[in-house]
Amino acid sequence: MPKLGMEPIRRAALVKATIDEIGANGSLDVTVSQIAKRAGMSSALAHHYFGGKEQIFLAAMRHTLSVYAAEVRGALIMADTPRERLEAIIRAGFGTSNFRREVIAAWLNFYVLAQTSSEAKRLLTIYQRRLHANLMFNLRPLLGDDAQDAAYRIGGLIDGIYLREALTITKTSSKAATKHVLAALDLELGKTK
Amino acid sequence: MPKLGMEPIRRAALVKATIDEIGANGSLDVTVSQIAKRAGMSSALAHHYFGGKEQIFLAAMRHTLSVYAAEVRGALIMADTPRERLEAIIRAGFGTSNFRREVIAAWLNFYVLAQTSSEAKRLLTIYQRRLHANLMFNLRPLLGDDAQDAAYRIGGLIDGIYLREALTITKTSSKAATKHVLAALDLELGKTK
DNA sequence: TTGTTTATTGACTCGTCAATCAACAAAAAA
DNA sequence: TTTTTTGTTGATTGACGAGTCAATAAACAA
Repeated sequence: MPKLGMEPIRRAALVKATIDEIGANGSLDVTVSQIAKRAGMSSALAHHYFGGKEQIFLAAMRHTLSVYAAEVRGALIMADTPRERLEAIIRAGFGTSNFRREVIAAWLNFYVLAQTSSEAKRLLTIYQRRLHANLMFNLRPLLGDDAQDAAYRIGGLIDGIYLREALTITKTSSKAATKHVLAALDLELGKTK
Repeated sequence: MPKLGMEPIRRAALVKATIDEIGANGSLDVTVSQIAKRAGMSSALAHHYFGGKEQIFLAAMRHTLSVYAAEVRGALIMADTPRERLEAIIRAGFGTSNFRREVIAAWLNFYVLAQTSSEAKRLLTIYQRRLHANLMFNLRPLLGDDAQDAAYRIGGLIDGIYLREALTITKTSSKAATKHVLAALDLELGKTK
C-alpha cells in the first residue's frame, strides 16, 4: 500500500481540507480528526506530517496568502499603466478564488488566530504591508504625497468589504465589491462624475 | 449571605467579564469557568442565570451593540447639519469606549460567532443596517442619488479600519482612524484639497 | 413557625479532543 | 537477504470543559 513521496500530497490535501473545514464550520473550532477525515487519512497522520494543530492552521494560512499573492502578480503582468495596475490589484483581491465563502471565512478566522499566534500575526502583517506597498507604488505617480493616505483608505476599504461579505454573501457580491472599490479609487484619483 | 435582587448585578458582571475575557484571550475559546471566575462567582451560577455559553456570548454582543448605539445617539444630538452628523457618527464609532483592545477583539470574535449563530448574525446585520441608514439619511441631502454608494463605501471603510486595528493597536490609532475616515468623507462630498 | 422563593456552590457526569505509541506494511538501500 | 526509511492507523492516554444536581442558606410570605 504505502507509496513513496506521499508527504507533499498529504500536506497539500490537509491544507485544502483545513480551509474547507474552517469555511464549512465557520470557526477555528475544528478538530484535527475532522480535517484529516476530509483529507482522507487518519488524524495520527496529520500529526505525523505537521506536528500539531496550530502548524496545520499556519500552513493553511501561508497557502491562502500565497495563492492571493500569486493572483495579484498574475493580474499585474497584464497591466501597463499605474491606473491599470491599481485596477488589477483590486480585481485580483476580489477574484473568484479569494471570494468564495470558505476562503472568506478562513481569512476572517485567520485574523482571530493572529490575536493568539504571533506567527499568524506576522503573516497577516506581511499581507497588509504588501498590499499597501503595491497600492502606494502605483498611486504615487498619480497622487504624489497624497498616495500614502489614499493607499491606506483603499486598503482599508478592501478589508472592510471582505469583512462584510463574511457575513452575507450573494452571487453578485464579487462584482459589486469590485465596482465599489473601483469607484472609491476614481474618487481618490479626483474624477468627478 | 444571599442578598435578594442579585440577578441584574450578576448578569451585568458576567457580560462585562465575557467581553474582557474574550479580549484578554483573543478568541471565543474561553471557558464559562474563566468568565465566571473573572466575574467573581462559580460557573454553576453563570449557567443558572444564562442557561448556556452561547447565551452568555449573545448577551455580551447585545450589550456591546447597545453601548455603541447609545454613543452614536449621544453624538448626534450635538450635531445640527448633515455634515456635522456624519462626522459625529464617524467619531462615535471610533470613540474611546469602542476602540479599546478588548472591545475590538470582542467585535472581531462576534463576526466569527455570526458564522455559527443565526442570532449573532441577526444582531450584526442590524448594526450594519443601522449604520448604513444613518449614513444614508445624512448623505442624501448632500449627494442625492449617489448617497447609496457613498454610504456603502464609508461603512465598509469604518469596518475595514476596525479590522486592521484588531491586528495592531497603538495609542494614536483612534485619532488616525477618525482622520482617515473623515478624509474619505470629504472626498465623497467632493472637496478638492 | 412553616413553607416558598432566590442565591450559591462543590462535586460529579459525560463527552470530546490533542497528542502519543505500538505495530504493521512496503519500498529501497545495504 | 537483512536493514532502514517512509507511510499508515487503531487504540490509548490524559486533560479539560459544558452542563447538571443535590445540598445549603438567607430572605420573605403564610
